[in-house]
Amino acid sequence: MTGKTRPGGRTARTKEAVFEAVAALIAERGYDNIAMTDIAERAGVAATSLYRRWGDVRVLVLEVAVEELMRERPLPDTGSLRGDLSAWGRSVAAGLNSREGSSFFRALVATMMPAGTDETARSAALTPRSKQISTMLARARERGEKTPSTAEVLDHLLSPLYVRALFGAPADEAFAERLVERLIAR
Amino acid sequence: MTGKTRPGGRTARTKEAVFEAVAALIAERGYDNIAMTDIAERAGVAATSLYRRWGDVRVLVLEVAVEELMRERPLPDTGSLRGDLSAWGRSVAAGLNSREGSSFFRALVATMMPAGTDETARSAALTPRSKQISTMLARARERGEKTPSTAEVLDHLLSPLYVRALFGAPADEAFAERLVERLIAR
DNA sequence: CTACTAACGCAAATTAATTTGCATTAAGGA
DNA sequence: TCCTTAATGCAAATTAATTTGCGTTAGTAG
Repeated sequence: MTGKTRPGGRTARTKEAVFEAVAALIAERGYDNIAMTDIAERAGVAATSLYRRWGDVRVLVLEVAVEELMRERPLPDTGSLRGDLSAWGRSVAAGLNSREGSSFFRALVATMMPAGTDETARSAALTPRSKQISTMLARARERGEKTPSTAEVLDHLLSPLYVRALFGAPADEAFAERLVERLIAR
Repeated sequence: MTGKTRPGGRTARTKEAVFEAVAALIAERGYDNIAMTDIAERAGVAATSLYRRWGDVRVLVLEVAVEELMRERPLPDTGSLRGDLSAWGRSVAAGLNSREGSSFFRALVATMMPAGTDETARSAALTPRSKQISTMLARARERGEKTPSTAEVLDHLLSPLYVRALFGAPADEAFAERLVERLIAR
């Protein structure tokens, strides 16, 4: 009755072409001005395949945004918490300030369910960042450094970067540095 | 050639009906699952009128979200900065944690242009909040109190509330209180 | 190498959004 | 009170997205 999936060859190639097409279209025109037919054309696949596999353009766009934003990147390991958080904060700021990164981020934010509905997906969206922070803090404690909590780093380093990036206030790497100084100095 | 607009009677009634319809639909199903035809039906107007007046559902939704979020509300005036910021923070938190407020906020975020494009509209979106904060801080200085800067309140009170509300982390009124304590104590 | 069938493609059909043409209503100035 | 016309409505036409039916390709197990 129930067959096996076939993740080899063509399925993987189709997904790669589709994800590249979505990423390119998001960068060009923002995330909310894209139709399945646009993606199909750019990717060179049949729109039917997209509808059958993802069902809805928002599902597809969200999947691509999550993958782009949460892609594993090597964590900084500079020998001090200040150095680690500074490097990390600068890379987050740089990512958010690109047109593509900004659009992915807003796609993520926009596509999530509103408050009062399923919290699981919404909470999960920050999990990768929380884990990165926890890893850096654990290393610092191993070096004997006094650390803020993961929540404090989320609230007072990541959140200001995110909100400034969303609303157009300057959120450059110097700003990330100042946030780290303020956080470490407590 | 160019006639005058006629903002009286019917035009105003239509706008009110439309805005109520949009607000209700956003609260029910999130902002990105609404069509002009849905709004027209709920408001009891012709879809033609919506297309002629607003052109595009995202323009309309954004206009409603901005009006709802930025509606003038009386600022707290409790006699101390701690009291003012606590009351203000709590009301921001409460607003963001309602299904409607959350959806309006995400409509605002989602509809803005990405980084690298026109910054004016994006920067303007935080202006009302900045003004509220500046007013409270000015009152505090008049009382002889030492105050943080407007930017510090934006970054370390509003931003954590916004990001937690977006991503489903607990951002209740107690959390707002703790942020204020941390801000004031520096 | 063969058989089964998941994944994909094509074309047509269906659904829905959007636009257009023309008519009606009502705001506002003379 | 009358006239002009902005704003709105209705119905049809157009455009575009989405779904359906059926065929083809290719992944995978035996």
